[in-house]
Amino acid sequence: MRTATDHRPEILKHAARLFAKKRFDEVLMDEVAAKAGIAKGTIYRFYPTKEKLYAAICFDWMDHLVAGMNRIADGPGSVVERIEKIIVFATEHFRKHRDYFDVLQRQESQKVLYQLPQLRARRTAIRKIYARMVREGQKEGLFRSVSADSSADMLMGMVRSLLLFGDPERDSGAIARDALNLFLHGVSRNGHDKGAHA
Amino acid sequence: MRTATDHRPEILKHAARLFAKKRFDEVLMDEVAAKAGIAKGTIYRFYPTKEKLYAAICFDWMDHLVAGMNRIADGPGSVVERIEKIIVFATEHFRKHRDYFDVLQRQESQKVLYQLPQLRARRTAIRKIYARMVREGQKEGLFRSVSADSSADMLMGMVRSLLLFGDPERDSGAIARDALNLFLHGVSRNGHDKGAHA
Amino acid sequence: MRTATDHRPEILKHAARLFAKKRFDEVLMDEVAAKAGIAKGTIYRFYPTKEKLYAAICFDWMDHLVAGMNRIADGPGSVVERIEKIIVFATEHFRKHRDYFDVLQRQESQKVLYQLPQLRARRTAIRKIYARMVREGQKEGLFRSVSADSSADMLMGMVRSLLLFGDPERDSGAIARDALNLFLHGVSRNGHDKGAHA
Amino acid sequence: MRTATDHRPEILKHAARLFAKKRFDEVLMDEVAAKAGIAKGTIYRFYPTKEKLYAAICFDWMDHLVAGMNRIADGPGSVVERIEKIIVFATEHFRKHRDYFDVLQRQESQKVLYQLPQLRARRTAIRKIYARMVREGQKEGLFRSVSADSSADMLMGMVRSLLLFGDPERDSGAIARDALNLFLHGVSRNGHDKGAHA
DNA sequence: CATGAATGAGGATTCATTCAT
DNA sequence: GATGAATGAATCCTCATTCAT
Repeated sequence: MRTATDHRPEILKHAARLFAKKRFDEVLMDEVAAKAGIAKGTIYRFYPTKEKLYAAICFDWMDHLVAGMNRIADGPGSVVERIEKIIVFATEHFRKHRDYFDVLQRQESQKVLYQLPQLRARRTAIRKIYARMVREGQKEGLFRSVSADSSADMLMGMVRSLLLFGDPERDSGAIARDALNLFLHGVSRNGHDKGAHA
Repeated sequence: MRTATDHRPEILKHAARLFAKKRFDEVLMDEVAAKAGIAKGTIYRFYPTKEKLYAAICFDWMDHLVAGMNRIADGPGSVVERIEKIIVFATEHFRKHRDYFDVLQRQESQKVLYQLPQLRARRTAIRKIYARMVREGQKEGLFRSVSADSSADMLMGMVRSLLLFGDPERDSGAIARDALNLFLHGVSRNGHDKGAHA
Repeated sequence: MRTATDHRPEILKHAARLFAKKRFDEVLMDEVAAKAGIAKGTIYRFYPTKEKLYAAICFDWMDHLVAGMNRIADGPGSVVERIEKIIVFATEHFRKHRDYFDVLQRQESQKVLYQLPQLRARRTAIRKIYARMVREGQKEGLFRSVSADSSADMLMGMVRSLLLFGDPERDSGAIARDALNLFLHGVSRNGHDKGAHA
Repeated sequence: MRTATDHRPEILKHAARLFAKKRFDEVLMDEVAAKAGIAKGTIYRFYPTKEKLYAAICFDWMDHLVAGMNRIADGPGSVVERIEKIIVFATEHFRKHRDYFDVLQRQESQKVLYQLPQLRARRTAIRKIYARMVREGQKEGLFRSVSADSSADMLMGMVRSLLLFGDPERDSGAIARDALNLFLHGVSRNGHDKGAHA
């Protein structure tokens, strides 16, 4: 008997690459198999349907991201330092597995996706990490008393934009600094005495 | 002879609603026709392929958004006021045509979409408007000298996050104020003397 | 719009011909379509699955048979005459739609066929007709008091054998006479005084 | 080296059970292997294809049946007694290996089965035995001069019906008596003076 | 010999698109 | 112009068969 190999990593990697470039229906299982260098049937040993394979791509990536972010959040360093590290980590994770990210993007606004709950759970986990950082900062008196959740969302949005639309060659440290700079201080030249509508 | 009715609006509306909820391949032309209350063949009079129909949904919405934003950017009011108005407008546009937005989302990370250039052009147009506002603010000495493009991207990302993940019942004015507040002043309690890595 | 044609007859006819010759899995929907002179998709307008198409073949034939037999059973003539007419009818029906019969045969011993109840119902209907004839004959004092159901089954079995294994060129009247002759009088030269175990 | 076990009996038994319940294409070699408690590959050592396995099921059973019937036909006892014994034997054989019978049934009306000749040969052998009994009876002056082949066919058909549709709990002796009773004397109350159409 | 992982040909079904009415 | 019946290319998935261990 041939010894059982876990083909999941190859499958996932190549499938992600394909799903990142094309629509779900444009990606053929034949293609995935060919790219992964295995027979079509073998894919089905690990992912019983194309949909399940697609979902696996989404979740794997987020699980890694969440795990890495949590590790940093729980680690040493000041709040600001940890936020920065998290952004650096997210940037590198994003760049290393850009394909997975792209696949995910498409899912985010799918309203009736069956896996929506799982997806949402992971997104919420990410938000929680950011929000927790904000609350720590507030407790330490470093941050203003703004909504932690909203700020967390906005920080995520900022980082996302930089990653998606910013210079792809830019160093992850620089990206983190930019995001952090805006997140901490805003663009306004003067202090907080002047609110948006003051 | 029957009058040649322009069925595009109905088609677009119902197609958007469907494409917002489901994957491209899950949306059937039969369905679109049924929802729009016309025969399948009629859709093909206006949109020669499913892909073209899909593209039309994407572009229509962005064209409106860009036009509206430009109108405000060129209009009266201080820089900050105009930024705020733009966010309010984007929020309302987003909410009024949420379906279109959702359809677009999925496109954003599609690498080999045929319409990618057109899409990118529109995205760039939006960024330009935000970036122009930042530059005006800098010229007026209100904003710090940060990268206008990056800031623009980040502002867009912030707003996007609030819209997607924030309270959907929240007033558009409040949303704009939140975004603007963070964008202008950041979360840091103290001034700019303490940069991320200062 | 093309006017809707009921393609069922052609489909059924050609499908029966194919299913009669080959195993279920050997018959291709492509083939059925080709033989019926229509596109594959058109078959699916009328029969949503291959299984349903197969089932339709089975039922149609039996329904006709049962209806015809019932008509004769309810018609004029002596019991014996009506039994004979029924056999003639069955013979002719069998020969005219031999393909359908062959398809059915294969079903009869399928234990977990989903349509088993429907099939059984039809078989029971046929048995009932024969059994009713036997009972009429008994009431008239023509037949011995044997089990009507068993006799009915046996008569059916006799006819089936003649049709399947007898001379296919033989006149239906002759076949009916043969069956009837054995059914009525048996092969024994002497009377009933000598039972199997007397 | 492992001893070369002859796995044929288990394979055949379990395959028959499965083929009796389901269509050829519904029975999976995986299933057969699982039920037989061996690896899939092992089946292929004994039956090079699924079709061959299927054919083996058919033939084995018939060979046994024919052998048993022949033994009885050549044995002691009066013609009628031997016919009765044959029916008893067939009944018991049928009941003991019902699965094999069911598999066969489906084959009988398959027109282009590759193994058709072998199948037909076995069927013919059975008919010959019955026909020989009839001829013996005629020679002894016990039976009327009816067609031996037809009568044989009809007797087979009668028995088949009783087995398939009669009470499955019924004693094989009782079944044989019923069949024989009808076969010998028919259902008619009076003698042979009154033909079907006399 | 036995195993069961891997293979990949094969086919049912779907659905965008066409076009007769 | 509008319709929806008909088309048939396209693709997911299955499962008999092979063969490395």
